[in-house]
Amino acid sequence: MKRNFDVDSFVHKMATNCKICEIKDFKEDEVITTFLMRRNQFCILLDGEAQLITYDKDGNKKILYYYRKNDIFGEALFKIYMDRELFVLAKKKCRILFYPYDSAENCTEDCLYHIDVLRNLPDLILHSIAEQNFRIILLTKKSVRDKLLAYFNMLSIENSSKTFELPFSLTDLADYLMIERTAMMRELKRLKDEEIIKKTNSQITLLTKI
Amino acid sequence: MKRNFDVDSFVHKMATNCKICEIKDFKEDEVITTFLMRRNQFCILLDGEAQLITYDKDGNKKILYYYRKNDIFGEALFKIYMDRELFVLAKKKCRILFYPYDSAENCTEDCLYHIDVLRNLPDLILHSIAEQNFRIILLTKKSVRDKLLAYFNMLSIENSSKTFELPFSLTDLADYLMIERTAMMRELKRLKDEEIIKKTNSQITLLTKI
DNA sequence: CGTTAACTGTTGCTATAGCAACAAAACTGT
DNA sequence: ACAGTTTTGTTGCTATAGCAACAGTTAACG
Repeated sequence: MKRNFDVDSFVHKMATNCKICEIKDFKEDEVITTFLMRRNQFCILLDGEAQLITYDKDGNKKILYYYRKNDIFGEALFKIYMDRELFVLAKKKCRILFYPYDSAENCTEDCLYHIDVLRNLPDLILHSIAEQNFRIILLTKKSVRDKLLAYFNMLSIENSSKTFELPFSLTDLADYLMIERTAMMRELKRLKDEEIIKKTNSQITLLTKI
Repeated sequence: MKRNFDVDSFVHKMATNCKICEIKDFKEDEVITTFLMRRNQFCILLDGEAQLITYDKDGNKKILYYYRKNDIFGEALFKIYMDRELFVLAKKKCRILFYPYDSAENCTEDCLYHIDVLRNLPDLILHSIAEQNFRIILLTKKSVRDKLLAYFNMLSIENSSKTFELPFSLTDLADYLMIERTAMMRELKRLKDEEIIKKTNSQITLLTKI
């Protein structure tokens, strides 16, 4: 979506002027936040990469989300009765802005920055929703093939080119699309054999109109 | 999530005082909006039921979302390059509030209601995100059984009771969970046989701790 | 620079989900 | 009240995805 305000200057203003916000740094593999208790805050990923992790009933680690720059997350965005513990893990060094939601609600005329934050926040959130909606559309595709092609198609449009780099490793891609890695490899092979895609390392080229 | 403001009074204020908003009524099966062009508006469902529809590559109708009272939708919440046409269809008589997003952005001190709207909108949006996150968690469950049990578990907690009514018909439930109806029926039968659930008409009782 | 760890790639087997086709029951409207 | 439509329920067949087990390749690191 079009983001008609400068996110960087927005988060900077918010961080330097806003009394209720806090910025923290995290090392790789550190836990940024857990969703066990309701803290009524949300978090904005200023820099780095993080994942929302849970464990399924067999104890296997499951990656629910990949968070990147300007992504927003936090327990305020989840239903309270999630069946398993959710937590956000830094995948790389991260800088996080913590925004206490309730304090922002109580903002008065005195705090000009909260007004500004409230004015701009929807844009940030809307961007996340758009990402999420796209993810849901991917997840609702029936087959491994449909998921791969829908994802490649998005990347192709985003890069304005039939050729593009995968932003994930193949292992992570399988996690993101919630498909089994070896089933995905098998399907990639078929797509290559049928000359629907070309793949050299992490570079994909779409050969046919989808 | 806790909604710490009165949604009804909020939308009423917005609708009666805000010059840029519009309220329209729709009959069953009428198209409320299409997502083909970017209108920079979003829509709030004040009353009724609606569905976000698309068609898959085989021409089968696919229900991506069920919208209920206070749900928010609109093309602003989607990436522009959705591969297929999306449109919102009234499932029952609907009353919709259209909120032009860009005009709201240009809100000035003169328009007190826009300030108020901007202050409250995140709450409305956050509620939708929570619903969406829950849906994603459902969709990431591997098996039909896991999806059903996770959904039933949510309903059980929401109703504070092991016994609850299904808010959907079984056909719609299968659509919502994005599973094949007959596969779902088969699994429901197994769950009954294994005495994990009890089912009489649209009433479900969970018999074991999940 | 050599060892370990992570990622990529392949395959056979099996459980599962999806499809087609159908029957019975429960709502519709006239 | 009865004809038509939608929903529920059942089953056999088949395509597909997921699992296990493994080998080769690349990246990471002391």
